Amino acid sequence: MKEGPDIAQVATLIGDPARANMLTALMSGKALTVSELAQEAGVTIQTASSHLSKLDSGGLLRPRKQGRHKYFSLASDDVAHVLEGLMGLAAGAGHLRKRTGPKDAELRKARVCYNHLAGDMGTQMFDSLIAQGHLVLEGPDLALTQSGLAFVSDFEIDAAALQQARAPLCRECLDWSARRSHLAGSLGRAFLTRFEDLTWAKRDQKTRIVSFSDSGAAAFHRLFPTAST
Amino acid sequence: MKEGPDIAQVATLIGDPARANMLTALMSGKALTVSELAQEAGVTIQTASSHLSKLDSGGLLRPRKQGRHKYFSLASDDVAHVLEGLMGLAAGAGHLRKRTGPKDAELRKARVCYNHLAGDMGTQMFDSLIAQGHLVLEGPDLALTQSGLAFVSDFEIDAAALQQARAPLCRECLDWSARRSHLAGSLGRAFLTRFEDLTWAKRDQKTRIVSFSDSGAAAFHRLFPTAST
DNA sequence: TGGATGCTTCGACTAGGGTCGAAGTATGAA
DNA sequence: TTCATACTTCGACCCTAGTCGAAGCATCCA
Repeated sequence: MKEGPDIAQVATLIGDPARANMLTALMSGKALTVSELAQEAGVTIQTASSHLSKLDSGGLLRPRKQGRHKYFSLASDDVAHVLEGLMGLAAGAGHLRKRTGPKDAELRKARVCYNHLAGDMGTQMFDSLIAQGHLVLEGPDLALTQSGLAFVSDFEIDAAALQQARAPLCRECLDWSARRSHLAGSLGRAFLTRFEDLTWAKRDQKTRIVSFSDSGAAAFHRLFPTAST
Repeated sequence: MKEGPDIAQVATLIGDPARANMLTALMSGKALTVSELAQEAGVTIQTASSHLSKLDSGGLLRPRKQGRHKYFSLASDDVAHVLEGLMGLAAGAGHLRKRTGPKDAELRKARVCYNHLAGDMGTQMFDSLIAQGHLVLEGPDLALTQSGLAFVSDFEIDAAALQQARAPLCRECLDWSARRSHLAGSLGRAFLTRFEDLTWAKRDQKTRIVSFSDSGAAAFHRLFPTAST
């Protein structure tokens, strides 16, 4: 009767408000401790501990012990991907947000999606890389072209080193706000880190908003021009 | 505190076993009645009715009344996309299926994913279309090239008519089994329909398995060759 | 009009799971 | 060793939400 894997179990895990808050908090890409996640979710530490062990055994999280602290992060990009998808459904359908605060616009413009850049600026970067021929869809995956490799190393990102790692270099990730792809994977991560190093942008840990400075935004648009710009 | 849309509500909807079964059943792409979905989920009609109204108001379903029947189908490709993603998480992580029957292999080979072809053969078709230059990643979306247009009309699919419709023509969809993209969107749908018309393949409504005949599979591989084949 | 079918609504029952207090374990610092 | 911090486990409470029987609409057929 049942075919395919059991959706319900995973969905139930995400379905609890406290757990959903924790997962959303982890979308920032930062690893957080039990206490921090408890506060994020608005529950006591005991409750949080129980939730986290469930999420962990459900395979959604990756725990790491460091001294007497226990850090949790999302298990993989796939998890982040599904969470973004759920956000898209929640945003689009039904109860489409009661509170449309000023934060919302900023979130749509640029935010962190599990360590890489999402939002309008994320999709712009992605589009521009494709348009410039630095990135191509090669079979199932995204691949960096020769020119892309040069482009990236010009930007002082060591793509060769990234390629050594087992994690995929390039990956697509679908925005819930823009409904378009942006760049994920280790390269996507490297770009965001580089933006921060160059002080083009900095991220707010609490809200996932990435705010670009004026000069940073200008440099960004120079680097990733679009047809319309 | 909370940023972005509310994941938990949507996830809770999917999280109930009965509802998850219904949604999984609808992944076949067929519209089903309340009674059929009740049977699929293993609950009474009253219970099913209650579940379906929740799924509906959650924006996951699209209801249509026809006489005294009420048909439900998934609201959009996005919903199917998220469901596939959840299947991927459920398959990969934690309790990775107790029952690995013979059906499983067939499901991985070729199955219906909300009206289009998924599984190994789905990704093969996608890869081949890309490799032959019929399909390209154009900015955020997939686009059919000139040669692709010719290819498609050779196959007696009226792409022009499909393009008139508001639904996107080409779209990517990520397999939970192969973890690779396959073709969704109205074109993906048209392909599968055409395979059925040509009696290359037929789909089992209960299990989502798509079974190709020997000659059908041969024709398929002729039409969508791969580098390895 | 009467009866059958398909679905919805109402009400009551029940179980599963989220919640926190209190006690227990592990790690680090003095 | 002793105390403090970070987390886990246990136990009990409570409440939401899934479940079905019974009754109520709506639609179709004869």
